[in-house]
Amino acid sequence: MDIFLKTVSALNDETRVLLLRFLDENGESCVCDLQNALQMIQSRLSRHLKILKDAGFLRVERKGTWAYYSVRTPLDRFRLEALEEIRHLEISLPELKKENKGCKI
Amino acid sequence: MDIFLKTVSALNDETRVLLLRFLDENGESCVCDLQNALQMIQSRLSRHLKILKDAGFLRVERKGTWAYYSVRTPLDRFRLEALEEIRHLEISLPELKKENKGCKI
DNA sequence: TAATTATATCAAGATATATTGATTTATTAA
DNA sequence: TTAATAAATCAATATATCTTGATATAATTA
Repeated sequence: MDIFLKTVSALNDETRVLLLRFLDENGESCVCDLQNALQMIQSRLSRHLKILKDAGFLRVERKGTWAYYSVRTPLDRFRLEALEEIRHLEISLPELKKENKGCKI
Repeated sequence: MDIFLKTVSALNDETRVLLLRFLDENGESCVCDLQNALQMIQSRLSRHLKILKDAGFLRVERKGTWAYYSVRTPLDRFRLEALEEIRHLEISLPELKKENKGCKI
């Protein structure tokens, strides 16, 4: 029950749905790329990324000071269905400016 | 997005997961049966049943003063997957005392 | 070593959601 | 028509979650 609620609770926020969609479409991204692309302040992103990671949706890989987040694979059945649902949502996502181009904020 | 969040938000509560599981296992039940079986006060049940209904998980049929709630069929793919997930949770559910036997509280 | 950069965490306030008891509405029974 | 029952809604309080800005941590660069 706890794991199910943690999974569902992670999905229950527009910011996190947006993050999942963005990372699913654009692949591995570091926090500052996400800051630029999604125009969110860092503490907010960091919080939501942690929630998604703890709920089993994302993985992180650290390279130096950077933290690269991406959708975890393989996802189990329910999480995958949720992602599939998110893939079909009508969301206008901003373009990605990747590879740390926009860091040093 | 709004519909997805409404669906997910409905799942994001232990009481409602319990209600879904109970109604899935025991079939159509009136509110006062649920009161007896789950030992919850009426306003609490009424609230959560409405949320589940509005999120597309339940249907209601009124018969006189009674309101019979049951899992809506057919469920769409994502809601069905959620229900499937709930079916596999380890939950200890109380026995059902059905058919208004326990009403007139 | 000191400064800089990226990220994580903390603290305070704002917003949302859940619980309870009281009230309202609607239907049935006396 | 009055009383009783079932269910929905409301009001107050409690609890949880989100946002922001400030601070802490850790790795890199000067």
